[in-house]
Amino acid sequence: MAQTRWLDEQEMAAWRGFLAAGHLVARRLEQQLKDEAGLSHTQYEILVHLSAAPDGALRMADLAERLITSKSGLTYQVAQLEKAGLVGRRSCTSDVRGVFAELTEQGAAVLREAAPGHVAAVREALIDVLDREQLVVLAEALGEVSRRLRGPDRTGE
Amino acid sequence: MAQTRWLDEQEMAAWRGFLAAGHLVARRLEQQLKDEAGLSHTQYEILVHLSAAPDGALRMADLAERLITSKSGLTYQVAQLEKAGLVGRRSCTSDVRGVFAELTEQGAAVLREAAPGHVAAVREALIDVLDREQLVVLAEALGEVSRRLRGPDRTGE
DNA sequence: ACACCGTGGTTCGAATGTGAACAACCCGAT
DNA sequence: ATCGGGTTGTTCACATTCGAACCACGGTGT
Repeated sequence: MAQTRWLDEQEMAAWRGFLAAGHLVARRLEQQLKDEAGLSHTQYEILVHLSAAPDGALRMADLAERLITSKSGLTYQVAQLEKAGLVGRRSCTSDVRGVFAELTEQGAAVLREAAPGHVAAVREALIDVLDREQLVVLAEALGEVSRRLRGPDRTGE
Repeated sequence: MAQTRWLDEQEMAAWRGFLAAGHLVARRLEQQLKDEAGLSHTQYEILVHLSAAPDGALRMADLAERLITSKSGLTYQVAQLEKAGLVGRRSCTSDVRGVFAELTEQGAAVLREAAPGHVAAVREALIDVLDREQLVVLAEALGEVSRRLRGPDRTGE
């Protein structure tokens, strides 16, 4: 085992900033959505992804991957949204096991209602704080980070 | 209410990257720490902050703010760490209400043990994925984001 | 047709995180 | 001295999250 390469000052600043910003932004948005739309951020994200899907429906597994959450976690949240009437379940015709979650009329309406306030909060907390160059670098950098962490671990290949 | 300014493509990429990277990195580190050190990331962070404090001790409220967590959440985690013998509680002499959490010998040892693996994971997941320029921009950008979100809400003033 | 392995979802138990309500306490103004 | 406001930690009830166990099914090879 090689000697540990500790983080230098800039690296530490980046790491601390990443952690802090993550928590703070998450907290702010959670609060904003709960207050203004009665949704958790996770629930809002589910509605967004369904809304963006071709026919407003996605397979559970597919949706779970996009949300970056566990299957069981998704089952729970979809159940909540179903109780609230914002999402429906439809079984898949080609695969009996498969389940589609689909946006209901009401779900779409709630999303339309909630979106402006959410976008405004995202701008205020993150986007509008950055200038264009920072924005682009951030997108590129974190995009690459995500890409590497997604899917199977190709760490050592 | 002005018309909603939706996110353009770059802004959306930055936002999505931020969200995805946040989840993915958090998940990876959580797993790495649990596997190699038997600690949650929160617990690890508590040890780190205590270790960094002048005398290895911090007031609960102070610690909670640094961790960006709720007071109640901290009470819980410190209790867990106390059960494990990694942290001790000491009441404050100047303020009866005050409680200091302090790193124990064992806590310091566990931290020393866990740190190298954790730093390596942080490098692999985030730091070493970025080049120096990205790193610096990220640190600056997210530092500013954090700074604005910390402290009191001056949203409407 | 049948045995097998991988996949898709759900269920279950355990661990956390949060805000509200509390009780005790510090401090400054009256 | 004491009254009111803000602090400090904790307790509590509740909402989530996650991984492991599980069940049912799809596809493939024989």
